[in-house]
Amino acid sequence: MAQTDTVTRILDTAEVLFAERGFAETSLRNITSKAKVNLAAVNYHFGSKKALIQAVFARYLDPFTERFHAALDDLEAHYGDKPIPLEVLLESMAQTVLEVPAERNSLKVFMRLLGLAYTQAQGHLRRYIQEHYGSVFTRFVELVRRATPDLADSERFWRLHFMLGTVIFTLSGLDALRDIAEQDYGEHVSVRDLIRRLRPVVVAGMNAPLPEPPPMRAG
Amino acid sequence: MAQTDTVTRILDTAEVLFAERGFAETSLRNITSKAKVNLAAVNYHFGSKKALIQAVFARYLDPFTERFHAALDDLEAHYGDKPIPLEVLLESMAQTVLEVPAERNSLKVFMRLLGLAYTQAQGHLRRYIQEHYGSVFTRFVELVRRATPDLADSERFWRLHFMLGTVIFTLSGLDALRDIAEQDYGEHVSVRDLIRRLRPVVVAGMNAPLPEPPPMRAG
DNA sequence: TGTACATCAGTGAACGCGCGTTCACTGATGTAC
DNA sequence: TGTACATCAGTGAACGCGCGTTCACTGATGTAC
Repeated sequence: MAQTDTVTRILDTAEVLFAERGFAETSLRNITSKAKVNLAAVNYHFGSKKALIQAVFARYLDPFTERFHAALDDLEAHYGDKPIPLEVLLESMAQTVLEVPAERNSLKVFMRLLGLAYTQAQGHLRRYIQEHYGSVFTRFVELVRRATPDLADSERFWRLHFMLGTVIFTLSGLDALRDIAEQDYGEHVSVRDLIRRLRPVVVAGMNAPLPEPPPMRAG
Repeated sequence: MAQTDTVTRILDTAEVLFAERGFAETSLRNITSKAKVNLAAVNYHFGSKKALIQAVFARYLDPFTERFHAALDDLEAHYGDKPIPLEVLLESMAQTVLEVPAERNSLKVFMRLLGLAYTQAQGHLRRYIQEHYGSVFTRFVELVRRATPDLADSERFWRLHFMLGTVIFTLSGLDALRDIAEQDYGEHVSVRDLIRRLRPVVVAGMNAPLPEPPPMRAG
């Protein structure tokens, strides 16, 4: 069995199991037995379970950041000094998210992984993602800043995270919600359907009226 | 040591540790040593770790559902046959959420737990919550239906979950986000601040324009 | 009032189990001379 | 072309560890007569 084969089998199996059950609930024995490779192969090729988790993310995030940077380059070239409209920025991000895993046929897995990265402890993972992929997020935020000049910096910060919450939460809990929706409304929704439904909600959320100011505090 | 004392110490400690690290990452030994009770006491009083997790949720959700039902009773009495406006319904829910743990001084913990319930596998917990607290959610959804007659049922379903995602995701990941916000904008936000900021975003999201219809499929 | 018994919160030690990791080893392939 | 050696993917078995749970036991309190 060639190296690439074993490494790929481990990654393919690990991402599915991690997405289904989370990191702590997936053992190396689960992974290696399903992938039909030797238990010791994970530590041989990756060094540790933590490093395997990071490698699973890198396989999605490396192409994602590359393409997203390229898409933003295109937009900046096209708009020159004018601010890129918010809708265009969001659309570009959505397209990139849809594009990347399309090759791997597992957008659902990608979204679940992003959700897990946010919600499961795994401090090492948060640090890894911040370190390797923080810059593309910073670039995106700066472009959003220019697209929404009327929002205070802190208000924009929070709204971006509100919307991130909407998207990651929805797409990462997709299976359970989809089951209910299908049962109650007889509608089968695809990820593309959901992104279509998310778009106006996210735009409206970002452009919502400003909150009323906080009540004065005595003293 | 009286029974109530031991049981309470276990619950108090467990909810904090679960909220900090998740369920799988918190062992009974972590809980009992920090609570200064005997390891076997958890199984003696609760029967199993799963039952302990459910008991932790029940201690929040029982008073929450009771108060929320009462609040909805009041609104229905006040509005009679007229639909209750969406803003009023959301405000009522927010107030109830703020009220319940106020007694326990741990809104943050409550939110983290809700987030974990959604995102960590724990099928038994999802079933337990659905079974014990599904009816108050159903009642709320029906009232939202009457407040938003222009939304198709399935569109409303999805938007409610989008907004649920926003709220739970934000409030359950609060600590990390708050650190960043404080560092970058020198602003310390309280949970009440965040709810104030969330309100217009959630309302705008629910009232967003309808999505463009899905593209026609060939064939 | 005194005694025998039942109840029950709490304890200390051990159980078997699955975990991530390690290690000595194999065997195929490539490289130097 | 042939031989000796290095490299490296992969293996099988074991390591120590922390886990949830169990069990025989203690000791305080309540109850029946």
